[in-house]
Amino acid sequence: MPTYINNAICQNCSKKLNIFQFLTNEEVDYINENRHEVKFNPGETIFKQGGALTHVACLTSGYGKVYIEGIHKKNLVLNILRPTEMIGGPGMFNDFRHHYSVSAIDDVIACFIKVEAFMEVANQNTVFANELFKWINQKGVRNFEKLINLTQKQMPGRIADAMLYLSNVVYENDVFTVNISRQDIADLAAMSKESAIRIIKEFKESGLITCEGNDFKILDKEALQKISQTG
Amino acid sequence: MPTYINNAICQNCSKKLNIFQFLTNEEVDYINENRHEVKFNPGETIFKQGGALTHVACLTSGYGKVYIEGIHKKNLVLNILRPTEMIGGPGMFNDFRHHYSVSAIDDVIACFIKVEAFMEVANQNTVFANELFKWINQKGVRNFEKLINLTQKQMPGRIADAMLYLSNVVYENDVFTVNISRQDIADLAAMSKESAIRIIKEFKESGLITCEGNDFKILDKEALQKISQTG
DNA sequence: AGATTTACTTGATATTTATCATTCGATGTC
DNA sequence: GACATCGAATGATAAATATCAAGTAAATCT
Repeated sequence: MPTYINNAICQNCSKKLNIFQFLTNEEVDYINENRHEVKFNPGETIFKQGGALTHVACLTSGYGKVYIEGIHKKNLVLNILRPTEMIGGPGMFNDFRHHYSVSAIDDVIACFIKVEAFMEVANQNTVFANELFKWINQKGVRNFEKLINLTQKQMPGRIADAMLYLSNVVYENDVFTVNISRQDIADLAAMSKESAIRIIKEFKESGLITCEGNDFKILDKEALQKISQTG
Repeated sequence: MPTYINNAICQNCSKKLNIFQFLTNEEVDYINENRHEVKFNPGETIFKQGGALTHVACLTSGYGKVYIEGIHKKNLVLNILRPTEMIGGPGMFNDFRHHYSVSAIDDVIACFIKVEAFMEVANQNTVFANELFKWINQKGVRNFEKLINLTQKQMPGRIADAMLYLSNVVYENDVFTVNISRQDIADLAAMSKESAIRIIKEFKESGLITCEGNDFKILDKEALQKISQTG
């Protein structure tokens, strides 16, 4: 089975990824020349924390999991990726190593761009550079929020955040079927798997959500938002 | 008493702040024209979370406290600033608002640079832009570490981190007198003031540190590092 | 179909951490 | 000197959370 394919062109892709819309045609061509696609099976590692950052990647198909490998084999899930999202990381322009791991949740096709080409374009196109600054800083704001959410909220608030994140951002629907495990949800909310299951059960019993296996339904989003804000 | 002074020139300052060493003389002059200094009294607010990000600042004298104002009036201290450190924040190139507050710990002189001028220089000087990318991403890596340290370590590990941070980074000495309160140390380690005091007491009784009021001394750095790593 | 693995769930328990109330000690004020 | 104030420290208690152990259900393999 071939894992190396190349059936897409950047001109199509650039319409989806908003950061690339600021490139000239020549620059898009240049990116296209320094790019390749790879297919991943579920569970396979796309980026490995500590490894060399040689490429930036975009998910063109499937879901990915971005997580920090922490202490005592515990992971912290930073976010769940969907098409068409870019994966960069704070190693770029810096130590050129990955500071988180990314793995495929289901069948994934990812498009890899050589980091040298990416940076070259950023250096010659000011508008693109500014959008890149913006993108990086938006991630920074998210991480500040994550820092507060995970250190100052207790478990119900953190699970409410996870439910709202999955519903609003990842699956974009009040009814969704997760393709991640309970452990992943726990790692997203920085708690033990058992605690996550228990809080989900509480939410179910309070009529905030329904949950049968991997099928979730948000019944009372306002209440969840209130729990999220209260902590 | 005048709070507005202007007795320094960027040419001197730029030698200290490594990110500015990549500017041309003309660019340093341009920054100098778009810059002013302000004196702050202890406790005064330098940047206010939520406020407009109109300037980037550099501490030229005194200590500052960078903190996120979180939930239920709880703060999370991100770091303690010393001269000569720059304060930017993820609002730049983004929504141009401050995402943390900064206050003066003791008498502070801060140098403010108009953010438009700062960005203009970043847009015309690629080397400077790349250093700025690097600086922002280094902050990003720190925040990842903070995320792991605060969510996966328990209190002794977090206090060990705080002690090592104060000793190695802030006061750069194994013997140091803090100018921050116990509440600040607690906010640095994301726990209650009482818990922070208790762990410090334990460290004292175990012979890892001495602590009389605000005077600290690191006695066994290796043991602290071990506690920090173990969590 | 039976066996085996794996993820999920639940209950009991122990540990970690926060909260509340109080005291202590230093500092400053009248 | 008496008195208020503020940060620090301590003890008692309650709440939050993790761990451990066991059981269930679903999926996979032979």
